Amino acid sequence: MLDLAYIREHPEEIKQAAAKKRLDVDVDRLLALDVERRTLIKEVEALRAKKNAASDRIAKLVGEEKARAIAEMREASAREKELAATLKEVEAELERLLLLVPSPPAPDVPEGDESANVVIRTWGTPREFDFPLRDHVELAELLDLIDIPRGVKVAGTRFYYLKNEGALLHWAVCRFALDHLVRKGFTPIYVPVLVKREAMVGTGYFPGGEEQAYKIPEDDLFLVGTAEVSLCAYHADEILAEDELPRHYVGYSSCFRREAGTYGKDTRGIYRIHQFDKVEQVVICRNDVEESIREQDFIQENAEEIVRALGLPHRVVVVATAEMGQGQVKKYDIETWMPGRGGYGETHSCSRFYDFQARRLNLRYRTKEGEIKFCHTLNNTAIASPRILIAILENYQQADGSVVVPEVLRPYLGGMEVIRPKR
RNA sequence: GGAGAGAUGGCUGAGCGGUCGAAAGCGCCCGCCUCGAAAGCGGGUAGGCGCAUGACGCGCCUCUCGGGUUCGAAUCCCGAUCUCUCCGCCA
Repeated sequence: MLDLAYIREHPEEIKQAAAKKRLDVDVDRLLALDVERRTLIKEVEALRAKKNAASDRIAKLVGEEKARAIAEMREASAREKELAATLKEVEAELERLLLLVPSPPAPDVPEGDESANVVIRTWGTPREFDFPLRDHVELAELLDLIDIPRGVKVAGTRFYYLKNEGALLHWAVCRFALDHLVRKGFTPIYVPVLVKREAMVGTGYFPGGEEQAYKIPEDDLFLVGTAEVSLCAYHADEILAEDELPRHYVGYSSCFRREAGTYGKDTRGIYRIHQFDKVEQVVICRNDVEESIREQDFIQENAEEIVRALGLPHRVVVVATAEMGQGQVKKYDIETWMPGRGGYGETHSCSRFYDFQARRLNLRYRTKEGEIKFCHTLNNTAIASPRILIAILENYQQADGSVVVPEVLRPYLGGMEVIRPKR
């Protein structure tokens, strides 16, 4: 959500932002409602002021005089009630529109769709294989690490079981990423994966993303698609102290995504699935553009450290405007090399929001001078598994189908160096 | 899941339908005192919205939330939510 006063003063910028992000927002309608709202507020408040004054008088009056004053106020009160009801309607529609207004992308974000993404860094060189390459599905089958057919039998399409070293590897990468960030001073948090609508709206997933979220109607709860939701909402409706910022949180959660509208896309293997685990970085910092940029660079570097430590070739892209979320100001993706795809696949996503989420969440802080401001929020993946296992299995495979365990993960697998076929 | 109790400012806790945005205490901040500190004394200490913005400011709303009664509600009525206690169940 943006500051209404800012929208009022920069309508063209907002319209352009919507165009760049390929979003449809009726800015003119919003501005008209804004005017209407303030007009109504003035009228209602004038009536209330009059009423309040009369009310004080009535308390002291007696007899005839009192009866007459009461009769007058009855009318004023009725009129006020009418206006207040209209005001409420106007505010409801204004709020509805306000929730759709996008953040303008940063000036250095390329304009356009996915094809306009800009690769800013590449690390590592994809291996040349001197034997027939297996993709992760074949490797997992050979090594008995993933059971997709039974996942489908029990839970449906895009579900799976991880087993044996597959399961261990899954927990190993998560724990490795977690440990890495805790070492860097992040506060580890295990979070709710079912949240109220407010948390989904507060982080900007609703309205608009309802069809991507699993819903529990009986309790009016939603399964989160990322721990970002639970972590950002953690301090909702709070006023933090400036000297306790920035806050660095690393959350761990299962993530659930309906993947509606992706029928036939990425159907092989465990690339696109309904349930996975993710270690997520969330930063809450001061309302300062420079600080936000620094923090984004920081959490981006953290993610790259993790992928580098795993020895996986990857590249970093700046995501173009049309591929950005409504609230995002700038987004980096890490795409990791997946030999089976013969290309890079998205494994990490790092977003800067300024105060877009904080406004929706009513997440604020008090400056040393006593001023109250909205915080800035940022988030980035640390590791998402099992998708990252695709890269690990495929990049580390050997001619006989065995897979070398990346060195940094070995301590989490009891020192295991190679995962070998079960005869 | 069943039964009961309760939700007031950062916290504790008063509050007759008008004089209550709200007593008192604690905490915190600023002064005085002191070599310094404690104690003591004095003062200050919620958020949102609208108008005005050179500054001081003025008005409206908020006593969990939503609705109702009333000229007027923290106080009365209804509903929701949450918390606590007891029972049952349970990883």
